[in-house]
Amino acid sequence: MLKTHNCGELNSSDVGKNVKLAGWLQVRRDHGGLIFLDIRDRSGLAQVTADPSVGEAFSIAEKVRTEYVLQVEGKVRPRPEGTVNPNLPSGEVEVLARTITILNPSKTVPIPIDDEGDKTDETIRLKYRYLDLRRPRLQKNLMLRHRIIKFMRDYLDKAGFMEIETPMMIKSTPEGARDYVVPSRAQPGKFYALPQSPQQLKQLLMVAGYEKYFQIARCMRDEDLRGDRQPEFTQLDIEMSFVEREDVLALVEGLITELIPAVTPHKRIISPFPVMTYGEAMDRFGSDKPDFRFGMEITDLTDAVRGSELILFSDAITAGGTVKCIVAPGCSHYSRKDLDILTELVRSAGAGNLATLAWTPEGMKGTAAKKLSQAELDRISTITQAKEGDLACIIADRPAAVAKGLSALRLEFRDRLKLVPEDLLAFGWIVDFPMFEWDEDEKQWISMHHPFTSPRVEHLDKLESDPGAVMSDAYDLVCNGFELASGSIRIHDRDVQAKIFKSLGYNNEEIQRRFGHMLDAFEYGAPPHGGIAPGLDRMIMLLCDEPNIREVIAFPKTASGSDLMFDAPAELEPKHLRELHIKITD
RNA sequence: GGGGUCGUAGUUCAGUUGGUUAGAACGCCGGCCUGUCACGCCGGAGGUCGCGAGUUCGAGUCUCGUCGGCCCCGCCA
Repeated sequence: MLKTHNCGELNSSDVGKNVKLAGWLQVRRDHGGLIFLDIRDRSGLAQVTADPSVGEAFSIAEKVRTEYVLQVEGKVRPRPEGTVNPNLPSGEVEVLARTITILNPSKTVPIPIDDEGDKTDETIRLKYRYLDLRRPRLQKNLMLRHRIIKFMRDYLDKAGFMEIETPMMIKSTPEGARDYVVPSRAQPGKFYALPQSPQQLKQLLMVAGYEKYFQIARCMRDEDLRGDRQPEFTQLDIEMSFVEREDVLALVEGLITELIPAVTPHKRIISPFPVMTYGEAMDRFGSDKPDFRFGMEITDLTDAVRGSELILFSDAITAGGTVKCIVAPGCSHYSRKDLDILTELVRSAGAGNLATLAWTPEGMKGTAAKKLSQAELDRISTITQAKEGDLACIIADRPAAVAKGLSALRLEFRDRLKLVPEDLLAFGWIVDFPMFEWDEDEKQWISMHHPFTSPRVEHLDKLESDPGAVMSDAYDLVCNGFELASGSIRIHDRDVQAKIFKSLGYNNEEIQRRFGHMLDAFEYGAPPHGGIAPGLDRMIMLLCDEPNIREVIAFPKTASGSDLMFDAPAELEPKHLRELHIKITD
């Protein structure tokens, strides 16, 4: 080894030892007759002192520059009285250099890497990701990521699970996200698809009798990206045989409840995790992934304003819509400009106009105040429990649009009013999802979760008569407004599975061609089974207090799916394309 | 696919109603300095104002297009 000690771990117990350090030059402080070098490795910093009276180290120390890779050999000594640096774990000691070897010089780095990186344009950070990753923030994030995944592997191993790898090159499935595809050279005109998740494979492992499976699984989906969505991402993929919903929830809840204190002891969780139905979540929070860290719940004003002279409300109700609101405490003073921003937010969420009511010392103000009767205003005050200083934001529209708009407003007020404690992780379960949702474009029912999700047995008879009323055995884990995991009890009965495919609009021929392998497998003793798949990037993002998942992924892609370091995706050589039997047409 | 926003020195930014040689801080380079740790002091270099058209006597500034980053809607079984 070129080093005997880690920089950040040097301390007074090493005084007197001859040590070799190797690392990067973080900063050089040249006092003319004395030079200090801060040497950094993965463990942290150590101060090296070059004195002209000691060896030939000094002449090298005059030449070295930031980010040079150096090897330093010398003796550890306590720092002189009054020069101890209490901000540095190794701050009580320094290494008096006898020799300094330049292992590799460095050009001046294009971005500062001795800060958090939050001031630097992300384009350049991603182009020079190997430098960006040198900063302690990202090293800390990736280290925590490692510990989290290590904990999960150990926990599941102890619980009797086995990790099994599944192929990356499989077959395109018609439903769900767009697939990334890989052309076959050996079979012209045919393509593999990269897995959106190992869903079918893990179910087939249950048929194969493995009972408890997990995998740290990479998933690929060719859809547009967000701060919490990358084209490839990592799931803790889990599947179990002979389980019911509560067994899966208990496993994941136990895992997380032990994980958090082990890896991020400064974080608080609420135990046990609250369980809420999809319907209740939509009613109270307007979202299927509510942020449970604060209240500001939605109240229903539909009955209170039925037949109102305010046509914005009465028209919406007549058209089958609802009138609902949230109350923002202490926001009655909001200016026209503030309200314009909120209105625009609601509009971009796809809801109709925002109406407001403000409880001010001078009485009721706001866009809805004039046209509402005193009786209506009284009823609204009672229902919402609003008091002086409060601002009610009211939306009248189709139920889905109202939910969308109020949910967006609720999160906006969360951030504006700083309503959430930073150390709280508010996990919760959302259960009892509808089996299907209506696709207006395709004019057909589509799976809300995925087509292998089991309907609730008591709803089986409504599959054909009333698909919209069928509930599924699906469940989501949410935390702080993010969907962190999604899972379900699966179908293991061939005939039920075939019925679901039919409900989704497939004919027998299509079912056999696309899903024949699943139906066949279910005919050979498929056990009852279910599973779940927590999204690791999002979970790690929350545990690292990062605002997006790019900060917890070593080499992430941009919102347009580019890798700015590799400059991927890129064109292929014509020869390469010919081999793959591919012609570019536009 | 749609909307918003940003792009000026290596980095972060300023740049007035369109008008002289486009500035600052940090970083970088050189000099001085034996206890600094955001070392200090003195000096210096460094610019395709993302790119391309257009308007104008004159464009960093205005218009159009285009490329790229970020955020949001759609999308993400």
